[in-house]
Amino acid sequence: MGRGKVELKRIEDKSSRQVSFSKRRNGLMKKSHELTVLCDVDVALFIFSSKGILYEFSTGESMTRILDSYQSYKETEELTRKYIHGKLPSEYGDMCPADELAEMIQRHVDENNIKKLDTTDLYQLEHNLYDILRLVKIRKTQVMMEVVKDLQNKEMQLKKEKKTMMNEVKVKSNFQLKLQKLNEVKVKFEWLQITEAKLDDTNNDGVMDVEIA
Amino acid sequence: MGRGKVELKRIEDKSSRQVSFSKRRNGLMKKSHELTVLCDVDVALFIFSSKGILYEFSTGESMTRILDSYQSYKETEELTRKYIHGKLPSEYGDMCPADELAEMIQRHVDENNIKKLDTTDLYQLEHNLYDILRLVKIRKTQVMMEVVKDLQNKEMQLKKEKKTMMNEVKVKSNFQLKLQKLNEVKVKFEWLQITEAKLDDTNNDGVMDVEIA
DNA sequence: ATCGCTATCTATAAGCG
DNA sequence: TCGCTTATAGATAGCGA
Repeated sequence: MGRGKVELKRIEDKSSRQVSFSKRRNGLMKKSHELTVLCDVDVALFIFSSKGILYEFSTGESMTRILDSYQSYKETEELTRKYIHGKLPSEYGDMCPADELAEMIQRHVDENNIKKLDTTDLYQLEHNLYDILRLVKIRKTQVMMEVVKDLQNKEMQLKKEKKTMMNEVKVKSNFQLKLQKLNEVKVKFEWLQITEAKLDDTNNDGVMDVEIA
Repeated sequence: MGRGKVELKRIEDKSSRQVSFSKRRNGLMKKSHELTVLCDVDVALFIFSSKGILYEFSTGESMTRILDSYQSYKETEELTRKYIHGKLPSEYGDMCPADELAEMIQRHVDENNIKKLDTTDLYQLEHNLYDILRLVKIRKTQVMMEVVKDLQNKEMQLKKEKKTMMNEVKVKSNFQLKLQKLNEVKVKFEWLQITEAKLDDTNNDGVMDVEIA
Protein backbone atom coordinates (compact mmCIF):
# COMPACT_ATOMS: atom_id res chain seq x y z
CA MET A 1 0.00 0.00 0.00
CA GLY A 2 1.20 3.43 -0.56
CA ARG A 3 3.48 4.82 -3.14
CA GLY A 4 6.12 2.22 -2.83
CA LYS A 5 6.31 -1.36 -1.77
CA VAL A 6 7.72 -1.69 1.70
CA GLU A 7 10.18 -4.30 2.79
CA LEU A 8 9.27 -6.26 5.85
CA LYS A 9 12.04 -4.87 8.00
CA ARG A 10 12.37 -2.24 10.67
CA ILE A 11 11.87 1.23 9.26
CA GLU A 12 15.11 2.95 10.09
CA ASP A 13 14.02 6.55 9.70
CA LYS A 14 12.61 7.47 13.06
CA SER A 15 10.08 9.90 11.73
CA SER A 16 8.71 7.58 9.09
CA ARG A 17 8.61 4.80 11.62
CA GLN A 18 6.55 6.92 13.98
CA VAL A 19 4.14 8.00 11.25
CA SER A 20 3.84 4.48 10.01
CA PHE A 21 3.25 3.27 13.53
CA SER A 22 0.45 5.73 14.04
CA LYS A 23 -1.26 4.86 10.79
CA ARG A 24 -0.88 1.14 11.04
CA ARG A 25 -1.85 1.13 14.66
CA ASN A 26 -5.11 2.81 13.81
CA GLY A 27 -5.58 0.44 10.91
CA LEU A 28 -5.06 -2.54 13.19
CA MET A 29 -7.49 -1.20 15.75
CA LYS A 30 -10.07 -0.60 13.06
CA LYS A 31 -9.64 -4.04 11.60
CA SER A 32 -9.86 -5.60 15.02
CA HIS A 33 -13.09 -3.79 15.59
CA GLU A 34 -14.44 -4.86 12.23
CA LEU A 35 -13.55 -8.45 13.03
CA THR A 36 -15.42 -8.38 16.31
CA VAL A 37 -18.51 -6.90 14.71
CA LEU A 38 -18.58 -8.76 11.43
CA CYS A 39 -17.68 -12.18 12.77
CA ASP A 40 -19.06 -11.85 16.28
CA VAL A 41 -15.89 -12.87 18.07
CA ASP A 42 -13.89 -11.56 20.99
CA VAL A 43 -10.68 -9.76 20.32
CA ALA A 44 -8.07 -8.23 22.54
CA LEU A 45 -5.23 -6.25 21.06
CA PHE A 46 -2.38 -4.75 23.00
CA ILE A 47 0.26 -2.60 21.40
CA PHE A 48 3.24 -1.35 23.35
CA SER A 49 5.07 1.49 21.70
CA SER A 50 8.82 1.56 22.08
CA LYS A 51 8.26 4.19 24.74
CA GLY A 52 6.16 1.71 26.65
CA ILE A 53 2.86 3.42 25.99
CA LEU A 54 0.01 0.98 25.75
CA TYR A 55 -2.58 1.18 23.02
CA GLU A 56 -5.29 -1.37 23.34
CA PHE A 57 -8.45 -2.53 21.75
CA SER A 58 -10.72 -5.13 23.19
CA THR A 59 -14.26 -6.32 22.83
CA GLY A 60 -16.68 -4.35 24.98
CA GLU A 61 -16.93 -5.25 28.65
CA SER A 62 -15.23 -8.56 28.09
CA MET A 63 -11.59 -7.91 28.66
CA THR A 64 -11.74 -9.79 31.91
CA ARG A 65 -13.30 -12.71 30.15
CA ILE A 66 -10.74 -12.53 27.40
CA LEU A 67 -7.79 -12.50 29.74
CA ASP A 68 -9.43 -15.14 31.85
CA SER A 69 -9.97 -17.35 28.87
CA TYR A 70 -6.45 -16.70 27.79
CA GLN A 71 -5.07 -17.74 31.12
CA SER A 72 -6.95 -20.99 31.34
CA TYR A 73 -6.33 -21.65 27.69
CA LYS A 74 -2.63 -21.26 28.17
CA GLU A 75 -2.55 -23.36 31.30
CA THR A 76 -4.37 -26.12 29.54
CA GLU A 77 -2.15 -25.85 26.56
CA GLU A 78 0.98 -26.01 28.63
CA LEU A 79 -0.20 -29.01 30.57
CA THR A 80 -1.05 -30.70 27.32
CA ARG A 81 2.35 -29.88 25.96
CA LYS A 82 3.96 -31.26 29.04
CA TYR A 83 2.36 -34.63 28.54
CA ILE A 84 2.44 -34.83 24.80
CA HIS A 85 6.00 -33.55 24.70
CA GLY A 86 5.87 -31.65 21.47
CA LYS A 87 5.84 -28.05 20.55
CA LEU A 88 2.82 -26.49 18.93
CA PRO A 89 3.94 -24.83 15.74
CA SER A 90 3.53 -21.09 15.82
CA GLU A 91 3.02 -19.28 12.58
CA TYR A 92 4.96 -16.25 13.60
CA GLY A 93 7.60 -17.86 15.69
CA ASP A 94 6.65 -16.09 18.87
CA MET A 95 7.15 -17.75 22.21
CA CYS A 96 5.61 -17.43 25.59
CA PRO A 97 8.05 -16.57 28.39
CA ALA A 98 8.06 -20.09 29.69
CA ASP A 99 9.09 -21.41 26.31
CA GLU A 100 11.73 -18.81 26.13
CA LEU A 101 13.06 -19.81 29.50
CA ALA A 102 13.11 -23.44 28.54
CA GLU A 103 14.95 -22.61 25.39
CA MET A 104 17.47 -20.43 27.16
CA ILE A 105 18.16 -23.16 29.64
CA GLN A 106 18.61 -25.58 26.81
CA ARG A 107 20.89 -23.20 24.99
CA HIS A 108 22.89 -22.52 28.07
CA VAL A 109 23.26 -26.17 28.81
CA ASP A 110 24.19 -26.92 25.23
CA GLU A 111 26.73 -24.17 25.08
CA ASN A 112 28.48 -25.34 28.19
CA ASN A 113 28.67 -28.96 27.23
CA ILE A 114 26.60 -30.68 29.85
CA LYS A 115 28.99 -33.37 30.85
CA LYS A 116 31.63 -30.95 31.97
CA LEU A 117 29.35 -29.01 34.30
CA ASP A 118 30.60 -28.68 37.85
CA THR A 119 29.56 -26.78 40.94
CA THR A 120 30.64 -23.46 39.55
CA ASP A 121 28.76 -24.02 36.33
CA LEU A 122 25.63 -24.98 38.17
CA TYR A 123 25.94 -21.93 40.31
CA GLN A 124 26.17 -19.90 37.15
CA LEU A 125 23.14 -21.68 35.74
CA GLU A 126 21.23 -21.03 38.91
CA HIS A 127 21.90 -17.34 38.71
CA ASN A 128 21.05 -17.17 35.06
CA LEU A 129 17.73 -18.78 35.78
CA TYR A 130 17.24 -16.44 38.69
CA ASP A 131 17.78 -13.48 36.38
CA ILE A 132 15.49 -14.84 33.74
CA LEU A 133 12.70 -15.42 36.21
CA ARG A 134 13.13 -11.97 37.63
CA LEU A 135 12.97 -10.40 34.22
CA VAL A 136 9.93 -12.36 33.24
CA LYS A 137 8.29 -11.35 36.47
CA ILE A 138 9.09 -7.70 35.90
CA ARG A 139 7.77 -7.74 32.40
CA LYS A 140 4.60 -9.46 33.51
CA THR A 141 4.07 -6.91 36.22
CA GLN A 142 4.57 -4.07 33.82
CA VAL A 143 2.07 -5.41 31.39
CA MET A 144 -0.52 -6.01 34.06
CA MET A 145 0.12 -2.64 35.60
CA GLU A 146 -0.62 -0.99 32.30
CA VAL A 147 -3.95 -2.72 32.28
CA VAL A 148 -4.61 -1.79 35.89
CA LYS A 149 -3.67 1.81 35.28
CA ASP A 150 -5.95 1.98 32.32
CA LEU A 151 -8.85 0.64 34.32
CA GLN A 152 -8.01 3.00 37.13
CA ASN A 153 -8.23 5.90 34.72
CA LYS A 154 -11.55 4.69 33.43
CA GLU A 155 -12.80 4.45 36.99
CA MET A 156 -11.71 7.99 37.76
CA GLN A 157 -13.34 9.24 34.59
CA LEU A 158 -16.63 7.60 35.46
CA LYS A 159 -16.48 8.95 38.99
CA LYS A 160 -16.07 12.44 37.64
CA GLU A 161 -19.00 11.98 35.31
CA LYS A 162 -21.05 10.69 38.18
CA LYS A 163 -20.24 13.75 40.23
CA THR A 164 -21.23 16.05 37.41
CA MET A 165 -24.51 14.27 36.99
CA MET A 166 -25.13 14.44 40.71
CA ASN A 167 -24.99 18.20 40.45
CA GLU A 168 -27.27 18.19 37.49
CA VAL A 169 -29.78 16.06 39.33
CA LYS A 170 -29.60 18.44 42.24
CA VAL A 171 -30.38 21.41 40.04
CA LYS A 172 -33.20 19.59 38.37
CA SER A 173 -34.59 18.68 41.75
CA ASN A 174 -35.07 22.36 42.51
CA PHE A 175 -37.20 22.59 39.44
CA GLN A 176 -39.26 19.77 40.80
CA LEU A 177 -39.91 21.73 43.96
CA LYS A 178 -40.94 24.74 41.95
CA LEU A 179 -43.15 22.48 39.94
CA GLN A 180 -44.98 21.44 43.08
CA LYS A 181 -45.60 25.00 44.04
CA LEU A 182 -46.83 25.82 40.61
CA ASN A 183 -49.11 22.83 40.67
CA GLU A 184 -50.77 24.37 43.66
CA VAL A 185 -51.09 27.50 41.62
CA LYS A 186 -52.65 25.49 38.85
CA VAL A 187 -55.29 24.08 41.15
CA LYS A 188 -56.17 27.51 42.31
CA PHE A 189 -56.15 28.78 38.79
CA GLU A 190 -58.64 26.11 37.74
CA TRP A 191 -60.79 26.91 40.72
CA LEU A 192 -60.56 30.51 39.59
CA GLN A 193 -61.75 29.62 36.10
CA ILE A 194 -64.80 27.98 37.58
CA THR A 195 -65.47 30.92 39.79
CA GLU A 196 -64.93 33.23 36.91
CA ALA A 197 -67.56 31.39 34.91
CA LYS A 198 -70.02 32.80 37.29
CA LEU A 199 -68.98 36.31 36.34
CA ASP A 200 -70.98 38.22 33.77
CA ASP A 201 -69.87 38.28 30.11
CA THR A 202 -68.51 41.78 30.00
CA ASN A 203 -66.05 40.98 32.72
CA ASN A 204 -64.96 37.82 31.01
CA ASP A 205 -63.66 39.48 27.83
CA GLY A 206 -59.91 39.28 28.41
CA VAL A 207 -59.79 35.79 29.89
CA MET A 208 -58.47 33.09 27.62
CA ASP A 209 -58.67 29.37 27.95
CA VAL A 210 -55.47 27.85 29.12
CA GLU A 211 -54.69 24.25 28.57
CA ILE A 212 -52.24 22.32 30.60
CA ALA A 213 -51.07 18.90 29.51
CA MET B 1 -12.43 -4.71 -0.11
CA GLY B 2 -13.72 -7.40 -2.30
CA ARG B 3 -16.52 -7.38 -4.75
CA GLY B 4 -19.03 -5.50 -2.69
CA LYS B 5 -18.95 -2.99 0.05
CA VAL B 6 -19.61 -4.57 3.42
CA GLU B 7 -21.74 -3.04 6.14
CA LEU B 8 -20.21 -2.95 9.57
CA LYS B 9 -22.66 -5.37 11.12
CA ARG B 10 -22.68 -9.02 12.04
CA ILE B 11 -22.59 -11.21 8.97
CA GLU B 12 -25.74 -13.26 9.34
CA ASP B 13 -24.92 -16.04 6.94
CA LYS B 14 -22.97 -18.52 9.01
CA SER B 15 -20.86 -19.75 6.17
CA SER B 16 -19.84 -16.33 4.94
CA ARG B 17 -19.16 -15.32 8.49
CA GLN B 18 -16.81 -18.25 8.96
CA VAL B 19 -14.99 -17.59 5.71
CA SER B 20 -14.71 -13.93 6.51
CA PHE B 21 -13.45 -14.75 9.97
CA SER B 22 -10.74 -16.96 8.64
CA LYS B 23 -9.58 -14.42 6.08
CA ARG B 24 -9.72 -11.40 8.32
CA ARG B 25 -8.11 -13.25 11.19
CA ASN B 26 -5.12 -14.09 9.03
CA GLY B 27 -5.06 -10.55 7.75
CA LEU B 28 -5.02 -9.21 11.28
CA MET B 29 -2.24 -11.55 12.31
CA LYS B 30 -0.21 -10.58 9.32
CA LYS B 31 -0.71 -6.89 9.96
CA SER B 32 0.19 -7.33 13.59
CA HIS B 33 3.36 -9.04 12.57
CA GLU B 34 4.15 -6.29 10.09
CA LEU B 35 3.61 -3.70 12.76
CA THR B 36 6.01 -5.36 15.15
CA VAL B 37 8.70 -5.65 12.52
CA LEU B 38 8.29 -2.34 10.73
CA CYS B 39 7.78 -0.19 13.79
CA ASP B 40 9.74 -2.21 16.29
CA VAL B 41 7.00 -2.45 18.88
CA ASP B 42 5.47 -5.21 20.96
CA VAL B 43 2.07 -6.50 20.05
CA ALA B 44 -0.25 -9.02 21.62
CA LEU B 45 -3.37 -10.09 19.80
CA PHE B 46 -5.94 -12.55 21.10
CA ILE B 47 -8.87 -13.71 19.08
CA PHE B 48 -11.49 -16.03 20.50
CA SER B 49 -13.76 -17.61 17.95
CA SER B 50 -17.36 -18.09 18.94
CA LYS B 51 -16.45 -21.72 19.63
CA GLY B 52 -13.88 -20.52 22.11
CA ILE B 53 -10.84 -21.40 20.08
CA LEU B 54 -7.97 -19.06 20.67
CA TYR B 55 -5.93 -17.60 17.88
CA GLU B 56 -3.12 -15.44 19.08
CA PHE B 57 -0.20 -13.46 17.93
CA SER B 58 2.34 -11.88 20.17
CA THR B 59 5.82 -10.51 20.01
CA GLY B 60 8.43 -12.68 21.56
CA GLU B 61 9.86 -10.59 24.33
CA SER B 62 13.40 -9.88 23.48
CA MET B 63 15.83 -9.85 26.32
CA THR B 64 17.14 -6.49 25.26
CA ARG B 65 13.76 -4.92 25.54
CA ILE B 66 13.13 -6.43 28.92
CA LEU B 67 16.47 -5.26 30.16
CA ASP B 68 15.67 -1.78 28.94
CA SER B 69 12.44 -1.96 30.86
CA TYR B 70 14.27 -2.82 34.02
CA GLN B 71 14.84 0.83 34.85
CA SER B 72 11.14 1.34 35.26
CA TYR B 73 10.89 -1.66 37.51
CA LYS B 74 11.20 0.38 40.69
CA GLU B 75 8.58 2.78 39.46
CA THR B 76 6.27 -0.05 38.62
CA GLU B 77 6.73 -1.57 42.03
CA GLU B 78 5.95 1.76 43.57
CA LEU B 79 2.82 2.04 41.50
CA THR B 80 1.82 -1.41 42.56
CA ARG B 81 2.07 -0.47 46.21
CA LYS B 82 0.31 2.81 45.60
CA TYR B 83 -2.63 1.38 43.74
CA ILE B 84 -3.05 -1.99 45.25
CA HIS B 85 -3.64 -1.84 48.98
CA GLY B 86 -2.07 -4.61 50.89
CA LYS B 87 0.55 -6.96 49.61
CA LEU B 88 0.00 -9.60 47.05
CA PRO B 89 -0.84 -12.87 48.72
CA SER B 90 1.68 -15.59 48.06
CA GLU B 91 1.31 -19.31 48.38
CA TYR B 92 4.94 -19.43 49.19
CA GLY B 93 5.02 -17.19 52.19
CA ASP B 94 6.68 -13.82 52.29
CA MET B 95 9.62 -14.73 50.14
CA CYS B 96 9.71 -13.25 46.72
CA PRO B 97 9.32 -15.94 44.06
CA ALA B 98 12.78 -15.28 42.71
CA ASP B 99 14.40 -15.84 46.10
CA GLU B 100 12.37 -18.93 46.48
CA LEU B 101 13.40 -20.24 43.15
CA ALA B 102 17.00 -19.73 44.07
CA GLU B 103 16.47 -21.56 47.31
CA MET B 104 14.66 -24.42 45.68
CA ILE B 105 17.41 -24.75 43.16
CA GLN B 106 19.94 -24.74 45.94
CA ARG B 107 18.00 -27.33 47.89
CA HIS B 108 17.59 -29.47 44.83
CA VAL B 109 21.24 -29.20 44.10
CA ASP B 110 22.22 -29.95 47.69
CA GLU B 111 19.97 -32.93 47.97
CA ASN B 112 21.36 -34.49 44.88
CA ASN B 113 25.00 -33.99 45.68
CA ILE B 114 26.19 -31.72 42.98
CA LYS B 115 29.19 -33.58 41.88
CA LYS B 116 27.25 -36.62 40.88
CA LEU B 117 24.88 -34.74 38.58
CA ASP B 118 24.82 -35.94 35.02
CA THR B 119 22.86 -35.17 31.90
CA THR B 120 19.71 -36.81 33.14
CA ASP B 121 19.82 -34.96 36.43
CA LEU B 122 20.31 -31.68 34.70
CA TYR B 123 17.42 -32.44 32.44
CA GLN B 124 15.33 -33.10 35.52
CA LEU B 125 16.53 -29.86 37.06
CA GLU B 126 15.62 -27.99 33.97
CA HIS B 127 12.10 -29.32 34.05
CA ASN B 128 11.68 -28.65 37.72
CA LEU B 129 12.68 -25.06 37.12
CA TYR B 130 10.25 -24.90 34.25
CA ASP B 131 7.45 -26.08 36.53
CA ILE B 132 8.37 -23.64 39.25
CA LEU B 133 8.34 -20.79 36.80
CA ARG B 134 4.98 -21.90 35.54
CA LEU B 135 3.53 -21.99 39.03
CA VAL B 136 4.88 -18.57 39.82
CA LYS B 137 3.59 -17.23 36.56
CA ILE B 138 0.14 -18.68 37.05
CA ARG B 139 -0.07 -17.46 40.63
CA LYS B 140 1.01 -14.02 39.59
CA THR B 141 -1.54 -13.95 36.85
CA GLN B 142 -4.26 -15.03 39.23
CA VAL B 143 -3.42 -12.30 41.70
CA MET B 144 -3.27 -9.65 39.05
CA MET B 145 -6.46 -10.90 37.48
CA GLU B 146 -8.22 -10.46 40.79
CA VAL B 147 -7.15 -6.85 40.81
CA VAL B 148 -8.25 -6.37 37.25
CA LYS B 149 -11.57 -8.07 37.88
CA ASP B 150 -12.15 -5.92 40.90
CA LEU B 151 -11.52 -2.79 38.93
CA GLN B 152 -13.66 -4.08 36.12
CA ASN B 153 -16.49 -4.60 38.56
CA LYS B 154 -16.07 -1.12 39.92
CA GLU B 155 -16.18 0.18 36.41
CA MET B 156 -19.37 -1.72 35.67
CA GLN B 157 -20.91 -0.51 38.89
CA LEU B 158 -20.15 3.08 38.09
CA LYS B 159 -21.48 2.67 34.58
CA LYS B 160 -24.73 1.34 35.98
CA GLU B 161 -24.99 4.22 38.39
CA LYS B 162 -24.31 6.60 35.58
CA LYS B 163 -27.09 5.06 33.55
CA THR B 164 -29.51 5.32 36.45
CA MET B 165 -28.65 8.94 36.95
CA MET B 166 -29.07 9.58 33.27
CA ASN B 167 -32.63 8.36 33.57
CA GLU B 168 -33.20 10.49 36.60
CA VAL B 169 -31.94 13.53 34.80
CA LYS B 170 -34.23 12.70 31.91
CA VAL B 171 -37.24 12.47 34.20
CA LYS B 172 -36.34 15.68 35.92
CA SER B 173 -35.99 17.32 32.56
CA ASN B 174 -39.63 16.55 31.87
CA PHE B 175 -40.48 18.35 35.06
CA GLN B 176 -38.57 21.28 33.74
CA LEU B 177 -40.75 21.34 30.65
CA LYS B 178 -43.89 21.17 32.73
CA LEU B 179 -42.46 23.95 34.81
CA GLN B 180 -42.25 26.13 31.77
CA LYS B 181 -45.84 25.47 30.86
CA LEU B 182 -46.97 26.20 34.36
CA ASN B 183 -44.99 29.41 34.35
CA GLU B 184 -47.12 30.48 31.44
CA VAL B 185 -50.13 29.57 33.49
CA LYS B 186 -48.72 31.63 36.30
CA VAL B 187 -48.48 34.70 34.08
CA LYS B 188 -52.03 34.28 32.99
CA PHE B 189 -53.07 33.65 36.52
CA GLU B 190 -51.53 36.92 37.64
CA TRP B 191 -53.19 38.69 34.80
CA LEU B 192 -56.40 37.10 35.93
CA GLN B 193 -55.87 38.37 39.45
CA ILE B 194 -55.56 41.89 38.09
CA THR B 195 -58.64 41.44 35.95
CA GLU B 196 -60.44 39.92 38.85
CA ALA B 197 -59.63 42.96 40.98
CA LYS B 198 -62.01 44.81 38.72
CA LEU B 199 -64.85 42.50 39.62
CA ASP B 200 -67.24 43.39 42.39
CA ASP B 201 -66.62 42.14 45.93
CA THR B 202 -69.30 39.48 46.04
CA ASN B 203 -67.74 37.65 43.12
CA ASN B 204 -64.25 37.84 44.61
CA ASP B 205 -65.06 35.92 47.79
CA GLY B 206 -63.29 32.58 47.09
CA VAL B 207 -60.09 33.88 45.51
CA MET B 208 -57.01 33.73 47.68
CA ASP B 209 -53.62 35.30 47.24
CA VAL B 210 -51.02 32.90 45.98
CA GLU B 211 -47.33 33.51 46.36
CA ILE B 212 -44.75 31.93 44.26
CA ALA B 213 -41.09 32.11 45.19
C1' DA C 1 2.76 15.58 15.65
C1' DT C 2 -1.15 15.65 12.58
C1' DC C 3 -3.96 16.33 8.35
C1' DG C 4 -5.03 15.83 3.61
C1' DC C 5 -4.02 14.06 -0.73
C1' DT C 6 -3.50 10.43 -4.06
C1' DA C 7 -0.97 6.90 -6.46
C1' DT C 8 -0.28 2.43 -5.36
C1' DC C 9 -0.36 -1.61 -3.05
C1' DT C 10 -3.01 -5.00 -0.21
C1' DA C 11 -6.91 -7.40 1.66
C1' DT C 12 -10.75 -9.60 0.76
C1' DA C 13 -15.98 -10.59 -0.96
C1' DA C 14 -17.83 -13.30 -4.26
C1' DG C 15 -17.62 -17.05 -7.18
C1' DC C 16 -16.03 -21.53 -8.93
C1' DG C 17 -14.20 -26.04 -8.38
C1' DT D 1 -14.56 -27.03 4.42
C1' DC D 2 -10.62 -25.50 1.63
C1' DG D 3 -7.99 -23.28 -2.41
C1' DC D 4 -7.72 -20.39 -6.19
C1' DT D 5 -9.14 -16.27 -9.00
C1' DT D 6 -10.62 -11.68 -9.84
C1' DA D 7 -12.66 -7.23 -9.26
C1' DT D 8 -12.92 -3.85 -5.94
C1' DA D 9 -12.86 -1.60 -1.50
C1' DG D 10 -9.68 -0.25 1.70
C1' DA D 11 -5.06 0.79 3.66
C1' DT D 12 -1.16 3.49 3.47
C1' DA D 13 3.71 5.55 1.85
C1' DG D 14 5.34 9.61 0.48
C1' DC D 15 4.91 14.25 0.43
C1' DG D 16 3.48 19.04 1.36
C1' DA D 17 1.58 22.47 4.62
